Amino acid sequence: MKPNDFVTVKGRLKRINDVLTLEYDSRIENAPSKKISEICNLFDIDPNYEPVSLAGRVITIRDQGKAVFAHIKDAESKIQIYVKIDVVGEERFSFFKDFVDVGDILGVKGKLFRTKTGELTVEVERFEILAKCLHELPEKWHGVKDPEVRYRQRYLDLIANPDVAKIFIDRTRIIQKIRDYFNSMGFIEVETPILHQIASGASAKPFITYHNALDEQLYLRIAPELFLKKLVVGGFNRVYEIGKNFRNEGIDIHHNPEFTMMEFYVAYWDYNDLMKFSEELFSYLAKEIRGSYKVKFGDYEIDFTPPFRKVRYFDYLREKTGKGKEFFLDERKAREFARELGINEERLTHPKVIDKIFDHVSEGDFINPTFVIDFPKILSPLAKTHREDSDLVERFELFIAGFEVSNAYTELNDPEEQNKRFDEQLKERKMGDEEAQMKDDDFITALEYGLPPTAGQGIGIDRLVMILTNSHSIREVILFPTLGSKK
RNA sequence: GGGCCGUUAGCUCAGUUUGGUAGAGCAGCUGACUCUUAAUCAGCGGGCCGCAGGUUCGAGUCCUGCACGGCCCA
Repeated sequence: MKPNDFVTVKGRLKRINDVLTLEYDSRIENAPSKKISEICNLFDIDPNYEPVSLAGRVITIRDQGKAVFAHIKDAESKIQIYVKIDVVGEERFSFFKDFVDVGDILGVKGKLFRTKTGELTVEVERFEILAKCLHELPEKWHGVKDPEVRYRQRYLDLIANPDVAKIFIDRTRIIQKIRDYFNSMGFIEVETPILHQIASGASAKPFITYHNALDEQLYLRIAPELFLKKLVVGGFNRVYEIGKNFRNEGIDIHHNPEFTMMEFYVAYWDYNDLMKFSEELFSYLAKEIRGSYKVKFGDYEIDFTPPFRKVRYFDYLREKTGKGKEFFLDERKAREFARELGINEERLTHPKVIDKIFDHVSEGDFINPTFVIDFPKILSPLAKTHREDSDLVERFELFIAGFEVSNAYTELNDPEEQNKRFDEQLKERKMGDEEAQMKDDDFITALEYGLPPTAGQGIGIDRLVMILTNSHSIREVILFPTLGSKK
C-alpha cells in the first residue's frame, strides 16, 4: 500500500470506527436471493413485483440534495438505486450521504420502478453497508488499463471492466458445455496425479519438486496422457480429464507455465474418428458460445463450418519449400535448409529442426480450423505408426487462428515398439534435448496387459477460450496469470 | 536468451525532443441541488516522477545498471 492510499484508508477507517462499528458488523436482514440480472427480468414479467432485496458494489453516486441516485453492480449486471429523504427518513438519508462510498458493498430493499428515461430503478426503503471499501476504485470511464495491475489485482479488473468479467463467465460456460457434451456421450471424468515420478506424455521441461516423507524428487505433470491410457487398459473405454499441466518454459501470448488441458481417450477409435468428432465438437461450441459457425477473431473471421481443411505434414512442406519427406528426414539436408531459413539449428535435435522448419513456413497460415495430419514418427513417440507409411504416425494437430489448439493421435499400443520409441527419446535426451520424453517402465507394463486400439486427444482449453472469446493473449483468459514477484 | 517500448496523483494520461518551482480529467474532501445517469455548479487538498548510481550549479527530463510489465524475435 502506498502512503497516499493510506490517507484514504485511514480516513474511511476512522469514520467507521467512530460511527459505523455496528453497521459494519451487521448482517443484512433480507439477504439478496437473486442476481441483479434476474431481478431485472422479473420486473419485465410483472411490473408490480413485490419489494426486492438485492446487494452489490456501489460504482457511482449522484447526489441530488434531498435524493441520491447510485448504481450497484455484481459480476454480470448493474442496477440503479434511488434513495429519497422522504422514503428512508432524515436520519438514514444523512447517514447514506455521510457514509456510503463508491466501492462499498451495499444491501438494499425497495420497490422497482422506471424513471422518466425508462431505466429500471430500485426505490430504496432500507439499506445497509455490508462491506466497506477503504480504497478509491479505478476511474469509472477508462477503468484500469495497466496490465500489471489488471493481472495482479484481477478483482479490480473485474469490478472496473465489465468486458473482462464477461470473458471469464464465458470461460466457465465453455468448460461446462464441454463437460456436458462428453458426459452425454458416456465418458467418465477422472482425476489423475499431478505429482509424477516421471515427467512424460509430452515434449516439455518439467517443474521439479520434492516429497520429504518419500525422500524423493517429483515432477509436476507436463501431461496426464500415460495415466489416462492406463485407465483405458483398466476398461475405462471413454475417459477424460480437465486439469492443469505445468511446463517450465517461457511466457508469451500463447504460453503460461501452468495451463488448463483437456485430454480424452476413446477405445476402438482411430485418429480419423477423432477428426470427425473434433469437427462436431468445435463447431458446436462456436455456435453455442458465439451464436454462429463464423467467429470474429481480431481481423479474422474464423469459419467453423465442417468439414475442416486437412493438410498432410510433408505435402504441406513440399508445397511451401519444394522439398519432400526424404529431404527432411535426411538430417544433414534438413539442418542446412534450416540455416538457409535463418533458423539457429545448432542446439536442436533433428526432429526439432524439422518441427522448426514447419513452424517457420506455416507462419500466418491455418487461420480457419485446419488439421495438420500424418506427422513424422520421430516427432511423436507415443503415436501409432501410420498404416500406409512407416516414417509417419497417425497424428494430427488442429490449428485455429494460426496456433495449435489440439493434438491427437491413434495411440501406440504395442509395448515392444513403445519401449523402442522411449529408447530413441533417451538418445535425444543424451544429445541435449531437455524436452525429450522420459522412459516410463510402468507404462510399458500397462501396455503389456493390452491397451485396446485407442485414439486420444488433448485440447488446450485456454487457447480454445481465447478464440471463442476473441482474446488475443492467454493472460486474458487466465484469472491470475503467472507473473514475476513484485520486489 | 536478444531487440524495442513502458513505469509521473487512487485511476486514465500530458510533461522527456530543447535540464530551470509537478500538470489535466475522473476519483477524493467541503458546500448547493428531490428523475440523475461520464449529473451539474462553487471551492479545496493530493506526488520517494519504478529503484540505485552517475553527469550537472540544478535531473521527471541526459547517461549506466537493476526490477517489474508489454510487444516482437529466438
